[in-house]
Amino acid sequence: MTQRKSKADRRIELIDAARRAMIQHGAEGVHLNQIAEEAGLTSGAVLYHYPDLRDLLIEAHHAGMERFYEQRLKKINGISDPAQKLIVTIRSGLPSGPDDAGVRLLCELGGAAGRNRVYGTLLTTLFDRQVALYQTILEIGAAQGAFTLIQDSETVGRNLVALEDAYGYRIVARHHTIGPDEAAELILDYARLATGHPLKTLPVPHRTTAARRPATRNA
Amino acid sequence: MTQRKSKADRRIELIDAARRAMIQHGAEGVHLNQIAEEAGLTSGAVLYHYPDLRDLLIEAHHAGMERFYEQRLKKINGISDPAQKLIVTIRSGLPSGPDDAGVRLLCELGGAAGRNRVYGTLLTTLFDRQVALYQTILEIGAAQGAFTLIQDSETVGRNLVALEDAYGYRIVARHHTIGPDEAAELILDYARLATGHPLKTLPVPHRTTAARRPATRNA
DNA sequence: TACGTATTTGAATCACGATTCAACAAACAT
DNA sequence: ATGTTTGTTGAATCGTGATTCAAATACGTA
Repeated sequence: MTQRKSKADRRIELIDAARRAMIQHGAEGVHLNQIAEEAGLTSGAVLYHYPDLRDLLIEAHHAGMERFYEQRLKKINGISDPAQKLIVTIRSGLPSGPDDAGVRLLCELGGAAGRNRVYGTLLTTLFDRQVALYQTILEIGAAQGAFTLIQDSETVGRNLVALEDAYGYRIVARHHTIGPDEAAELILDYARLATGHPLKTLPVPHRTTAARRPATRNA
Repeated sequence: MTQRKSKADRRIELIDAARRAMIQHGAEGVHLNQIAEEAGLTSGAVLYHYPDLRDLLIEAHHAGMERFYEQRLKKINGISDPAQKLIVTIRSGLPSGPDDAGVRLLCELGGAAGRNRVYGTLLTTLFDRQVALYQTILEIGAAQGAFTLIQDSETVGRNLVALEDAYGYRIVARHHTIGPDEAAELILDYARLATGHPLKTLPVPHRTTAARRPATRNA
């Protein structure tokens, strides 16, 4: 038998298993057995903890969003220069590629949000939190004189989050010419207009063929 | 028995029935019987025309996109003033409200596009077509001297379509404070920066309380 | 009108996932 | 050690939707 776990531990595990299963099979198309398998349990055990599957799915989505948001915060905290902070924040809102799990899950929800109030509220709340995050960055940057806001921070924040969202969908759908780099540049182009700041991205350490791996790795 | 129809007619009807059924029950959660019922037929008849349901669903999505795009073209053709054309185009890309069927269907697809290549390609193609549409409007406006493009038309076009998409999702998810009007204004705020044109919206015929309905309705 | 074909029905069957639950096993308490 | 609680299994059952297909029906046509 699979190792026994305390109720609390198991629930956390199940939430994560549900998250993974939904990314593979869709937020609505996911089956109980797929979640059970992902958790290394049988369907009966899952039902023991979550008699109503919908509760588990909602908690999984909620957890996915928290994780997504927390990761963004982690990537940007510690950066004090407003321009750099804005650049990194924009970058952190985009999927790393078509298979980025976090964003994939959010995209799954978009359609369901039109039919399911709970999902709609979840997404709406996340959107607003992200807008608030951008507003803070913009306002601080303006206060420090780095940014010259032509429009109010709410407008700019909303548009920045909207652009992130939309390009996230494009990347996940494997657009031929819009990948993470191109999307970031497109969003930055807007941010430049809105802030009056050139927002130069740090010179990305350019991997030459010779330097693809440090030659002195074991030296 | 339901009236017999020619193969071609029935297929068109089925595509439309599938479209309606998907809007109600989700692009992936829709059932054969729901499509049959929507078409006023039995499941057997549906299978007679589409032995593989997936083909029908793909055709329905395709038809939904064509319809969406055609409706936009129809709304904007005949407008010669570039600024007005841009304003109307932006407006036409947004859902009329949370229950707008056309946009709802597109939103349904967003998540599936990450797992299904065909859906991904459909959405990507639609995106690119819309970008091209905006580019044409922008370029003509610039050539006529109405717009002063600060960035290239591809960048602006992509960002405009991206904003439309994202706010479409927000509206469909019933965001408390972002409805069609607010979304249009947010996108226009970007368009103003990008085109250097004030893009004043036509004074909307303001319905006063007294004039909510013509007093002389039956006169 | 009668024949042949295309379309649709409706019932039977199949397939699969959800749900239930008695039995079992692991952790815990005494 | 023993008993109790808790978590898990696995098989049985239920329900639902997809699929099949023979029969029925509408339509075109000769």
